[in-house]
Amino acid sequence: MFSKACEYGVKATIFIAIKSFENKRVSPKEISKEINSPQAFTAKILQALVRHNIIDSVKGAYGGFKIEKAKISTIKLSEIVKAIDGDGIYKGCGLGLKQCDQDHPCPVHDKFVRVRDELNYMLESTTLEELALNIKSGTSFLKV
Amino acid sequence: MFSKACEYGVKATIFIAIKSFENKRVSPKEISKEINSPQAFTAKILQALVRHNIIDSVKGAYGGFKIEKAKISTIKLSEIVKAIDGDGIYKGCGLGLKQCDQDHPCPVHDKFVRVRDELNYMLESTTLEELALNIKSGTSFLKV
DNA sequence: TGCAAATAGGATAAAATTATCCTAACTAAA
DNA sequence: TTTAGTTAGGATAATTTTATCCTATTTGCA
Repeated sequence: MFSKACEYGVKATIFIAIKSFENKRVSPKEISKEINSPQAFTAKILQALVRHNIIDSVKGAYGGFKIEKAKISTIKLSEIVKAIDGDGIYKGCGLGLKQCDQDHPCPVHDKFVRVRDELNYMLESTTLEELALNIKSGTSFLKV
Repeated sequence: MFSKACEYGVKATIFIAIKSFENKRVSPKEISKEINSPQAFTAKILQALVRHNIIDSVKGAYGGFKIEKAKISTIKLSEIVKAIDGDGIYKGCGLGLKQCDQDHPCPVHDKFVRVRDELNYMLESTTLEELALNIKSGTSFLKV
């Protein structure tokens, strides 16, 4: 469904959010340990998230990644996914046709609408804050 | 969502079904032309579908691929997808956790349930016959 | 029986994704 | 100002997915 990069990106962002609640910055090392991901690869994904203004980075000693507290409740899951995997999962045809719409549908076009709508709703209605709070309270988990 | 191989596999199976209605066998060449896919790669996928007993192959001169007419209405879209992509799309965790269930959920586990259920319902309730008839009647399309 | 036409399948290549390594650039603190 | 610790980013490698090529095997028909 999502790429590995996207999975890591979502989990990393959640972890950064949790630490940001406590005004702490985190390193790729800490993050990859916490979400069980390859460190250097995770660092690349963090770069992309910085470029998309989803997380902030502070270079140099005592640096690290963070998210402005006030911003955490405004970030939607969809933004993170789009930043890494693009919008193909929303817009692309289920069978890979270049052109696929009501006028020229692929065989599963109509059937697929509900799946895509459900996915879209879920990604748009879920906030980073919500995900982070559930991890913090032990309701959900980032690894194993 | 689905792999390229799976997209080709679904489209190829639909085309074979249409031709099988007319008691005609088809070659990978004909198929790949009709669904706009690479021929040799498509042939590999057809082999897999044969091994999974979804389509039949007849070797030698005047051979080709076909599906028993009576079988066409019994084949579900889910069977084709499972044969090629496996059942990860049903069962796997949305964020790639090895273990992810009600007792130990990933951050999006609950949110994801409805998406997965919708996908599952769609794949289980759609038959090959239905897809083939829509192509035949010009209601949907296999390429461009 | 021999030929032509078809699928089966192994070997290989190309492309995309995932992952690692190394150095440059930056920054707070001593 | 130097140093240590940190992110940025280019280069490269490994793996997986996608795609191609070639030959073996099979089969209907002349």
